[in-house]
Amino acid sequence: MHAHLEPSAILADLNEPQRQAVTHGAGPLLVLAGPGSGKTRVITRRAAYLVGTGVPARNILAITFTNKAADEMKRRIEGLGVARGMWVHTFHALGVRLLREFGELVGVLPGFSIYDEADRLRVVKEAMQACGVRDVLLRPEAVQDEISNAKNKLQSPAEFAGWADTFEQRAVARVYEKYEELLRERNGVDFDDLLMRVALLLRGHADIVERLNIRFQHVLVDEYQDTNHAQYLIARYLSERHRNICVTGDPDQSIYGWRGADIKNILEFERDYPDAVVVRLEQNYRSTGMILQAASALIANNRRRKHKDLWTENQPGEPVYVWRFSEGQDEAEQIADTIQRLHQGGQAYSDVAIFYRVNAISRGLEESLRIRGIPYRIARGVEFYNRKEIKDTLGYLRILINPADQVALLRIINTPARGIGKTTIERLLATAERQHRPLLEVLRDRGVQAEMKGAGKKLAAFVKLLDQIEQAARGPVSGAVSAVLSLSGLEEALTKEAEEGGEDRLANVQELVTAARRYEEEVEEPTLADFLYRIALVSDQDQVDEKAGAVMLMTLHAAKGLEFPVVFIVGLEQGLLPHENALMQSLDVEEERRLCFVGITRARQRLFLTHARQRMIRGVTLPRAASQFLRELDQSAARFEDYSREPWDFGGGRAQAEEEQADPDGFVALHDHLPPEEGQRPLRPRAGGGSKWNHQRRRSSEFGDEDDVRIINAAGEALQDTSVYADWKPGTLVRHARYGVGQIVWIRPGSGQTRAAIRFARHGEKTFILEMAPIEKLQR
DNA sequence: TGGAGCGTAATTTTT
DNA sequence: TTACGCTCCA
Repeated sequence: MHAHLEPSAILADLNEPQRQAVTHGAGPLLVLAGPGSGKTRVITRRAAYLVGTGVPARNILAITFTNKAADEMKRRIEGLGVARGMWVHTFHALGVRLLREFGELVGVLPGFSIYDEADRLRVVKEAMQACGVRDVLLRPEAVQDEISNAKNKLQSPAEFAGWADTFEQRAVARVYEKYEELLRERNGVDFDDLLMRVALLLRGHADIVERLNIRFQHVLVDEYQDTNHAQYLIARYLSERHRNICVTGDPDQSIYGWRGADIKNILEFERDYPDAVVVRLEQNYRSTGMILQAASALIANNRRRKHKDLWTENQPGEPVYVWRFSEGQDEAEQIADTIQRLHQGGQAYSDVAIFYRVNAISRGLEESLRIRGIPYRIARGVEFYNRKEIKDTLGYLRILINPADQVALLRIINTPARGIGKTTIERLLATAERQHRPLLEVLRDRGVQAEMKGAGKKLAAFVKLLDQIEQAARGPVSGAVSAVLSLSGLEEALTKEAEEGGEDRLANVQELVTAARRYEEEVEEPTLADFLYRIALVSDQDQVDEKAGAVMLMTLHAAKGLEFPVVFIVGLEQGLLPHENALMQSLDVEEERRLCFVGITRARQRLFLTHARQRMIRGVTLPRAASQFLRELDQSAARFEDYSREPWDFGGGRAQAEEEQADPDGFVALHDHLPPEEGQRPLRPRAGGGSKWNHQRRRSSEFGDEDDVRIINAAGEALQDTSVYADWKPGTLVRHARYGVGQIVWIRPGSGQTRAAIRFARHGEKTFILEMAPIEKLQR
């Protein structure tokens, strides 16, 4: 039936499976796309192809996870000559759109505010307080996680309460109920609501599902491996009738399980849709043979996956470099040196990326890069919108759209300082609570103002200010932002601050005005509400700008979907990657492995995996073992090089040669010889260079690597006898203020810092510094 | 009322 | 290390 289609640009240069996916007609389609296999190309071509076969663009819905991916897809589809009008959204943006249309059916009123992570935590704390749940008992963050998980599963507070069997869970259930009540009062939704409410809407309203099914004849979902239950349901409902659902993804790149993403969704797609056509994209166009080989070998260690045979016609290229260092600083220095050398050899800075598991690692790297004058950028876009001054400004705007938004109101009521203090605010809150009226209404109440004497005058002035802003904000969005800045006094306060030589936070808020202008130009019908929604949905990943002319630093999570000619992954150490929290449950190690796999497969030509034998994190230096993932790589695709100094001969330990031979990880100790770099100077050896650390004697308590542990323990036992922890031994029962009763797994004394690992029934094993942690020994 | 300074506590990834 | 919350002081 597509005979009239010319083999146009749409089908040009596609390989066979790609072609098959693009030209698939009606019915469910699963595209299992390995890294670098041209997945985005397939999706965009498929969308264009569908339009070519007569499907109106506006009847196609494409769903992505990040705004960046959505924008990219739009751009490319338009580049293929397809008219605008296709629905290309993130799940969350789609949620906003549908809730603005149908939200009232699920208790979301027009003008609703989106509560971000920080806002929502405030509300959780408030709910905990209202329920009398003390935050020393249950961390607000943990409660928030539980609520989030419940929402992902569409569990209402009542349903959650039904499940709860422990004391803590019942407490969470109460908080959850209160939390929902507070959000409802304020007409606020959190990120999870954007999905959950839509899923509930679709579940409860067959007529709406029907309407939307007519609207969306084809549904395409990208990164399907990252969908959670709510997203799964949304995709399902939206394609219920026509069953034209095309999902693309890769189980091996599922890295958001901790946030509720369910890898089962993609693994069991064929069970959900028995007639699904499955296409595997296994040819990799991105990486060298060696890199791909290492990645394949690593991921083969996972059980929960769908087998794929990744292959490439690319050159084998250089081996994957695995570098070992004595400590984190060395690692950072050598990486910076290497980047500098690569740059001198003609490699653009923007060709290089450094990935790490946790943000905390970036500091040392930044330092080393800065010293050398190497430009770098950190992918942390949310940061901008999370700045205090930005959130303050947005607070004023949020109130305009949603007068019930109490979080925003409390934020701005005394920012900048206008003499409305804690006591006044507390009285207002009490009144609002007692009379069941919105805070803003109470604030506007002349009677209330009169009661408050001096403070009341200030309240009246504040109310007047809000009215003025409202007047001024009737015009264009950027005008509204400027009006807030000038009228509220924020501008004045920030100017003063800037003049006094502080951080230039004025520039940041001015940037917000620029962002508003840009928004006005981009969108056909700009509105303040829509502008705020967009800002609320900005994420880290959206801010990754590969063309910035700078080395990119980012977490492994943020790296998904990107590619770079040169990639460094740092901190490949047990406890860091895989992360220690994941090591507690063996299933999570698979996700850590996938995370590593994602990082590795971002590299096109050169890949460096590094680890240090000890690393300082949060001011504490700890010994670190090499990551198990380094052992799981295809060893023939890797080259192990040891740059660490004086390999562990302290106190007349083993000879160096012995150490080399005994090295279980197969590292080559580097003394004078260095890794080959085509046409370039070899690396400078750090070892013989009289580095500043060479002569520094480390305290033995900082070590703990295998054999060294014995030495420390011997020293430790002597120390232990006299310490308060003398009778704390493995097996001893203790109580932690938060985690409850646990049992000591191991205990290791040090100078003023006794470390111990304690296993808890419900929280797994955790390591503490006993002197610092709220831990007591159980009597008897 | 507001700010500074202190002590304390804990530490992942973020649409 | 750092961030937050609390108290105390101006």
